[in-house]
Amino acid sequence: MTRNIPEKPALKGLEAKWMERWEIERTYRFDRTKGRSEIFSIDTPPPTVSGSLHMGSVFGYVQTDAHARYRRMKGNEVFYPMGWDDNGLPTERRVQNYYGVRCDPTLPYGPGFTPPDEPSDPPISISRRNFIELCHGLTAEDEKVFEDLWRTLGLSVDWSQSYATIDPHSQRTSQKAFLHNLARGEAYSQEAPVLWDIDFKSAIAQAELEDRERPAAYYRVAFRRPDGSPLFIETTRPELIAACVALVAHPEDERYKALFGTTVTSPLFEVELPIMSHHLADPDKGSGIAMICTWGDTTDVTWWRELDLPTRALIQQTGRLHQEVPEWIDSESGREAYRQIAGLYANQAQKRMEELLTESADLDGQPRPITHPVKFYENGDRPLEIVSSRQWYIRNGGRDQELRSQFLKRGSELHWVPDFMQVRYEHWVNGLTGDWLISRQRFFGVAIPVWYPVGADGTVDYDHPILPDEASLPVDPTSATAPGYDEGQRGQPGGFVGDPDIMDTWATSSLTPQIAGHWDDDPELFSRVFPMDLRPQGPEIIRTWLFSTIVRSHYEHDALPWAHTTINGWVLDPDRKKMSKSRGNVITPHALIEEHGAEAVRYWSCNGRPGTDTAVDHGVMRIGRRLATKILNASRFALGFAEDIDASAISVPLDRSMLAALTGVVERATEAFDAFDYARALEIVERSFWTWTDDYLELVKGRAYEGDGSEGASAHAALQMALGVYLRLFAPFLPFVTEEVWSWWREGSVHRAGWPTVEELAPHSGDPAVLTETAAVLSAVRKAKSDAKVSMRAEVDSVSVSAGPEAIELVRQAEDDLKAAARAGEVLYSEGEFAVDAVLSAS
RNA sequence: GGGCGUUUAGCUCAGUUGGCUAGAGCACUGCCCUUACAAGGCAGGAGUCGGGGGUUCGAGUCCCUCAACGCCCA
Repeated sequence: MTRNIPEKPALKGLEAKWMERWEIERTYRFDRTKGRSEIFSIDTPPPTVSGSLHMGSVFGYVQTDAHARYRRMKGNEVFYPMGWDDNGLPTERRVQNYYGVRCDPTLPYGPGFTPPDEPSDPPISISRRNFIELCHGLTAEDEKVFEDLWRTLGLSVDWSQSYATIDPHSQRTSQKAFLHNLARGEAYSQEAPVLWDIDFKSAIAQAELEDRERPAAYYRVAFRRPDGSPLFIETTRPELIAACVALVAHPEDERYKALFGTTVTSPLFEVELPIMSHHLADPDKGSGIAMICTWGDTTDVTWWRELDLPTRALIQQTGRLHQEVPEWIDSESGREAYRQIAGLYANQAQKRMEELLTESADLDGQPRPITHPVKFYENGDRPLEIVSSRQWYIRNGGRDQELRSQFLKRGSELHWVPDFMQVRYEHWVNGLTGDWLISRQRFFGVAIPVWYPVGADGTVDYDHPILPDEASLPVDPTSATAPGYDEGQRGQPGGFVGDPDIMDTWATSSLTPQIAGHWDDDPELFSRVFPMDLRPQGPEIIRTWLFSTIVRSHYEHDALPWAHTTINGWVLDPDRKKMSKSRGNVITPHALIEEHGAEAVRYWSCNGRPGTDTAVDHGVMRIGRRLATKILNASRFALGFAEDIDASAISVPLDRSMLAALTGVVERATEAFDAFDYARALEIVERSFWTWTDDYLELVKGRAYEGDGSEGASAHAALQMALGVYLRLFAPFLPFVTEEVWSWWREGSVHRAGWPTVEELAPHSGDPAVLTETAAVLSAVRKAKSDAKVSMRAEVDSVSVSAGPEAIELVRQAEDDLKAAARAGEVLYSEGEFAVDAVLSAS
């Protein structure tokens, strides 16, 4: 091939040029005719498109891309699709804020609705269907922005394989898997206490919780024993006294042992309550005896369940106390007391209760302020309440020790990089306290695909759901008619109702291997890519995405979803602080790419060790850019002499020595990549490359320019062979610049060229020490010139080398090149400790 | 309160099973327009490896302990 080397090679424009060419030439298109053993499949994280683009994603995705590129060059057909996680609450919130709208499912569809240009305030109420249309529209725009970023970064994704978790295929996959779970008894619905966000009006799963320290106060309240004597409890939630079902103390607590089995009556409401014992009651907390309500916190739920107590739910899904006086309050004075707090929000009821208890003299002293952890939805603003509600669950081992140990075993079968991340998985699985709650009372998501029969008396029979035919998926039971019924029977006695809920986003994204691999509609493809080889992801979603994906795969395929998982580190700001909007220290990928170029951002990403938190570092990015420039310039030199020369021309010991060193580099870089350590591979290659340009290129320069016959040909052939290897070694990290240089003198894409091997270099390799010894002498001569403050081009009369006999023999083999590079008239040798003395010519 | 990780040069980080005088880049200092590269090159100075204790012929590396920082969970 004729070489086409630019006079002044530059980085400018390379990224845009190759981004486009790769798409046109389908460089990264997946070839599905390849067999399973040839395929390397990657279950790529589908980013949440309703969130903003952040450096954490860039960091992790580039690291994965480097590995994908390595595998592709190694000869694997890489299955590398990209998905978008767009269903669920984050999108709803974004649509609400972006347009100033809110969904009111009772409104009829407005066909001509267009959202306002500016967010409306107050929000406009729109129908569910209009709301969902807006969600689809906005996510489509967001996905475009994400795709542009990934392309700019040079991710070698096959864009023809993309999916979105809200698209019909994902919905079908999600509903089908759910129906399978249901048929096997792995999914079930149950009326139970759930953590409930009163603002979002939805149940919240354990994985979405976080604790926040909040101020509160202990109220010391008197309950009355049958003889009228007071028994004091301390509570932070006096508004729940009306929901009290028992008092509880530790079984070994001498103060209360005698009272177990007796009763008390509650203040104001005069409800008779048993005193019980349970080991979770903390003798050191408050007065050592606590009231159990349904339900003030998760411990209440445990006590309620384990002590088999009645349900006296007080707080409704709106966050307000029941309007009607509960039937368990018998006395007229008790009923009157309840009317004082009926219909109030919990915090209002608390204030009123303080007044009422003070009036009745049941409050002992002043409330004692404390701060304590309170459970919040991670995206919520008000504390969660616990309400009774019917929800769907998937069994995850949280209530079943045998199942839990199966999931722990799955975790240990998975190969973790870095390995210590496995501990986080184990802690999460061991800490589960209940099954996985998958239903959400929201709108933009995958519908729970069931209907329920309505009895002649109008009651809904939740225990016998009506299921759709799989061929009809995806279905929305709120608009589709239940099989065997007419739409007119919806909500009628003897008819049916559709389940109004949707699934949590993780209930769908836990199926990304099945979605991307087309489990549902392309079993042949699925058999070639599943179980996948690699799951790369961030550390914060081990408990959600990683775990739930293992759960679904375990149930559906009795297998791990992937063989390996790589967990990337966290990205910190330049001061090693976590980036967050509230701190105002967020650095966007676009700004960095604009400033340093995509290749430099890739270089920085690949410098972050697997699983290691890494600070945004402009200095490292500048080095990446400099490296890319260096590759262009060194390539121009290495290719500047002749057309392709056969490798058999490589005969000079220095050339063979350089190739021997390169053999070791190939070996070690390959080992590092096989261990998923892209950072180590980059370090090895980069170190070697700088030595190559600093030492070998300087030593060989004279012979390359002047050398005639076989010696010159050896230099030219060695240079191009080494360059061909370096370009391929750098290709996973710096895909643009390596592709550019490759195009100067080679056909096809460097990214489809074979990964360099020891075998291709070995026949042309000699003794690596020739180069290292000669380079050491050259370096000493440079130092002499530097000390003498003369140009590196200054002439040297003679160079005296003192060294061991073996080293002298090695340097002699490269003496002509050394003389040329050092501009030395002669080289003199003597045996002894290593020392170099250069006698500079008098100028 | 528990778990995991980190702590090595002024800064950002390597240092793989314990083994030559602890490395790199940035920054700093000095020199050099050299036909690949001056947005470059060459050379140089700089570290009690977080503190303390222990194992060992030998510890940045293994063990114990303390501390600081980060993350996850309670």
